[in-house]
Amino acid sequence: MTGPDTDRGVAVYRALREHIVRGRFQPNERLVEADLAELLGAGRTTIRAALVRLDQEGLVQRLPNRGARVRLVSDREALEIEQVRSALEALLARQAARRVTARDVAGLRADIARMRARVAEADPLGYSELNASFHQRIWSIAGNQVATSLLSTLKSQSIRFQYRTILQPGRLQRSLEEHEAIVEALAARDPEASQTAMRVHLQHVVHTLESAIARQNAQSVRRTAGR
Amino acid sequence: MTGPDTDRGVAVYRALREHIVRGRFQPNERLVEADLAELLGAGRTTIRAALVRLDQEGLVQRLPNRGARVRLVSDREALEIEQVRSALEALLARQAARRVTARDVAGLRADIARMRARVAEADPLGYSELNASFHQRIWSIAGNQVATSLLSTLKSQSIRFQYRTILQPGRLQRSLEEHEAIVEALAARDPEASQTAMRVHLQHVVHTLESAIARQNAQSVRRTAGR
DNA sequence: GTCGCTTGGATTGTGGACAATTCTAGACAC
DNA sequence: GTGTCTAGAATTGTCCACAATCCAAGCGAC
Repeated sequence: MTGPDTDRGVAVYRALREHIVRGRFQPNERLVEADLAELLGAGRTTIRAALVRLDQEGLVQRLPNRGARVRLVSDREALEIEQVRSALEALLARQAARRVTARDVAGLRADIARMRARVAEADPLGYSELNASFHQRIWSIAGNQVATSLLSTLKSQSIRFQYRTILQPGRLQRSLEEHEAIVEALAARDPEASQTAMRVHLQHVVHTLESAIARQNAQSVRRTAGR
Repeated sequence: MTGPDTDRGVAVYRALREHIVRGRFQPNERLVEADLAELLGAGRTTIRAALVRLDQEGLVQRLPNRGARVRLVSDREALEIEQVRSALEALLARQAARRVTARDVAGLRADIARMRARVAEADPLGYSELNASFHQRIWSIAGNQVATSLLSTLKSQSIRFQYRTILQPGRLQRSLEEHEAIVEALAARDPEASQTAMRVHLQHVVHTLESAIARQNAQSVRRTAGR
């Protein structure tokens, strides 16, 4: 579904996307077309096409005659994204249960084993990467391209918020257990149980994010009031 | 989330979008930039920006150096879209139940009354329009902008398939009853019941679409074999 | 000091020109 | 007839120039 552009066009688009997702541009930073053109060695037309695409994708905000900025996703929007993600991944877990093969289950169990090692070494970043690939494996088992494509753009939008959940104390261990439950339900080829397990897992993520945001807001209020 | 363009830019985008959604261009029809430019009285640059956007939106397919076509959504993809829609609308029904006001309920009941009139007059097209506004009313009650925006682009992609469900005999009456159940659950401010009622409703839509597609395929096979 | 106006600079929006690529049709060999 | 090759046309990709718009600083009135 990610429609291609021309050779240079797609390269510019990818480069810009990478810069934004990896946080090389600050959120809310202005993206001046001429500057980007020089930075990436392309004409403004090419840059502009990439910006239009990123705008539609939700990574960039474009206002008429006022240019583009890196889009800052609000706390509230991050929550909405996580809720949507929960609904879609629950659907995919259900569909995956009907199509999962023995080889798939083996792959998922291998992921779990590697994640367990990361938990043991208290390595949240490593865990986070494995977590992403675990979920994506389920997406590909389900074989629902529409849902998968939506999820992957949502993910790129909310990537900045992932640390707020993973870094919560005790969350890693709990998360691992939830993942194990998902794998068992899938291995049993039980759609209902798989969907439930996934929903439970992501509902916890939503709640963790909710309280992390609430705590952060309380802190910033205290800070401002302290003056 | 629908990022704006410049004045003429956004006008061209809307015009093109309208043409596609309303079926004024055939599916899979080639969209030659120069022709569109003349048709809409704009330069190729403007047309091209609109095409990039429509590509990202899934209404148009662009291949490098080979131009753009109206995207033909396959039967399989239409099903995937409906499944995703079901999951998202169930989520929204749940969230709407927590925020619904007395005024909202009155509006929903008014919609139902109008739909009942359309059913009585056997007017599927009028019913279909009211159906759309009914669902959108629920979206706005839920207040989840991320989900709403995804749903509205999905809807524009699958608009061609709506008649395959609504025109099935007996479907109209059944659909009306399902809508009534949704309203009652919302009026009771019961999130679980609302979610379930919505899921049941859309699951029926999915199944109706499934069998309509299956029937059509069987027919076309018969046709081809008959030669 | 604040408000409103004007003006110049910076930036975006659009059209057109040219290069690069793909597609089409005809010629030719077999 | 089939397949391959090669112009030439058609179409897309990119850069550039100019117009339109926005923004900030300076200026004056009160």
